[in-house]
Amino acid sequence: MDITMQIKQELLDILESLNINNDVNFIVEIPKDTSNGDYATNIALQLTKILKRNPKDIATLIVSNFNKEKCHIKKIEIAGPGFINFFVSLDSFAPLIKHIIDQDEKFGQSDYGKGKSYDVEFVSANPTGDLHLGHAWQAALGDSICNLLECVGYKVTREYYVNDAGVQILNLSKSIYARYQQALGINVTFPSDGYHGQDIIDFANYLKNEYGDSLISKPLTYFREIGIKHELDKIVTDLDYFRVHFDVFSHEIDLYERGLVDKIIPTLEQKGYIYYKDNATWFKTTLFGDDKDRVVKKSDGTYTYFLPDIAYHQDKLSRGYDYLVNILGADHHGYIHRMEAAICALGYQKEQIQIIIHQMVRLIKDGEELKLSKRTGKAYTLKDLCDEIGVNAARYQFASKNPGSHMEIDIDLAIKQSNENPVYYIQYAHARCCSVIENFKTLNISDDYNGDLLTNQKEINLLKHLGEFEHVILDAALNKAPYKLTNYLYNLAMLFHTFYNECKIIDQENSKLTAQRVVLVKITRITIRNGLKLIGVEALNKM
RNA sequence: GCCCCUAUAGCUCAGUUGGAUAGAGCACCAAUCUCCUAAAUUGGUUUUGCGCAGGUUCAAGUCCUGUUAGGGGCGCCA
Repeated sequence: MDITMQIKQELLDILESLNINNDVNFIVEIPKDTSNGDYATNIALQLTKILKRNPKDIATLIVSNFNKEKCHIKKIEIAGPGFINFFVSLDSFAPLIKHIIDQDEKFGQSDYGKGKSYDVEFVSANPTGDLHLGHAWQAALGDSICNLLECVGYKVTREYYVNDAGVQILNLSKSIYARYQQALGINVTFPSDGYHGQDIIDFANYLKNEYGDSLISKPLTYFREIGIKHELDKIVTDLDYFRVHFDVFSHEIDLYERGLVDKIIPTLEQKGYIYYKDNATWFKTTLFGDDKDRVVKKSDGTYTYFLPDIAYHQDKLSRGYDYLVNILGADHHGYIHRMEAAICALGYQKEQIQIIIHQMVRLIKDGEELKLSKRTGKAYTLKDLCDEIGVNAARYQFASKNPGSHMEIDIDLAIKQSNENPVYYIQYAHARCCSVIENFKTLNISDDYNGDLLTNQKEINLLKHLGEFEHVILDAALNKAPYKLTNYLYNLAMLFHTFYNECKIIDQENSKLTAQRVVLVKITRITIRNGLKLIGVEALNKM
C-alpha cells in the first residue's frame, strides 16, 4: 500500500534473486529535487563495498530486474554517482488514498510493538509547590511519547512517582503546621528551610476556617498527609488542564511500608555487590559502568535517596513491564549510569531502561532571565504559561523541540507572536479542510478515490507527503522524538496551504476533478487530526 | 581536574541515522481576495551559514581524534 515500502521490498527481492547478501543498509527516500524522481534509493552505492564493483554497473543490474508495474513506477533513471530514481505513474496513489479513507482515525497506527509494554515515568515533581516550565516540558514530552508508543502497538502506563518520604516533605509539613498556628494567632517562628509560598498561607487559612483550632494537637504526620494530598491535587488539576493524565501514582512511602526498601541491601549483598567502608554501606556500581561506587546506607544508619529509587525500579520491573522510560531534567544526568547499574545488578538488561534527559529551560521576561525557584513563590509556572499562550501553543512548543537542545522561551515574544505560532498554521490548515468538506456536502457529488486526475505537482507533493505519515510516526515513536512529528505536520500544513492556493478545489464546471480533490482534502484532514492528537493539540473545525 | 549536553543564515531551529546543488520559519522589501477561511499564498534580499584544526572513504553538517565557547553535573544532599 505504501510506495516507499513497496519499492524497498522489491529491491530486497531482487537482492535475494541475485544471491546478494541482503544485509546492506540502504534507504528509499523522497528527493528534495523532483527532477531526481519521486522516490530514490542509494542501494547501488551501498553495495559497492560488498560487491567491489562500479556503482553504476550495480544500478544497471538492479534496474534491469525491477518490476515496474508492481510498484506503479512509470520510469527509472540512474543518476549522479549511482542513485536510482523512480518516477511514479498516475494511478500509484489510489491504494494510499483508499488506505487512509478506510483507516480514518486509525491511520498512522501499526502493530510494530506487538503488545510489549512500556512504563513511562515523568513529571514526578515533589508535591511541594507548583509545576514549573521544566515540568511542563516533561509533561508534554512524556505524554506525546506515550501516545506515539501506543500508536505503534505498545501497551503504555503513564506513571508519576511521588517522593513523599524525604526531607522536603518534612519541611512542607512543618511549614503548614507553622502557618496554621500563625493563622490561629499563635506566635511561632517559621522554619528556616520551610516553604514561603503564599499558597501555604492560603491553605493554612482554609484549615482554620474549616476546622478551627481542632487540629492544633494533631501530629506532624497528619499535616504531612493532608499537605501531600493538597499539593498533589493542585498538580493533578494543572496537568489535567494541560491534557496530561497519569495511570499510576506511586508513593515512596508505600515502598517503605511494603518493606521493599529494606530488602534491597540484603538482595545486593547476596549477589556480592555490597561492601562496608567508613561505617557506611556501599554498592559496587562500578562493576556495571558507573564511575564511582555509591553509598546506599550512611554512617548514621539512614538510607540515601538512591536506595528507595532502586526499590522503586525493581518494583516497576517486577510488575512485568518490558521497558522502563524515565524523563528527567539535565541536572539528573549523573543518575543514568547509577540507575542502569542498579537494574543490571538486579538481573535485568540495561536496554530495559531508557532515561531521556531534556536540557534546561531558560525563561526570558522583560529582557532578563527569570530563575525557576519554587521556594521564592514567584516562579513562572506551567499554569502561567498556559494562561498566557494557551494550552495548544504550549503543548506544541514543548513537543516540537529536540530534548537534547537547550530551550529559551521569551515570554513577551511568545505572547506577541502567538498569532504566528506554528500551531495556528497547522490548525488553520485543518480548519480549511473542514470548511471545504462542508461546502462540498451541498453539491451532491460522490467521492472518487482513484486519484488519477491529481496531476498537478502540488497535488503530487501533498500525496507523497501523506504517504510518509506512517514512517514518521514509527520513527518518532522509536526515537522517542515527538519533534519529528511536529516537523512533519508543519510541512504537511505548508503543502496543503500551497495546494489550496494554487488549485480551486470545488469547481462546479468540473465535478470529476472536484470529486478527487475533495478526497485529497479529506485524507489531509484525517492525517492532520490524527497527528495533532498525538501531541495533545486540538484540531479545530473552525478558526 | 573529571563527566554529560549543545554549537548549522541576523534570530529560532530542521537536516530522513554517511548521499545528489545544506533547507524552513521569523525579520526586511514587493505582489495576490467580485473566487472554497488572507491566521493563507507567490517572488526577492539578508546568503562566501555547518565553532576551529586534523583524520577515516567513492561520498562528512552527520563517524573518529584534538581544540574553543556556552549550559549542566561531579556529597555519607534529594
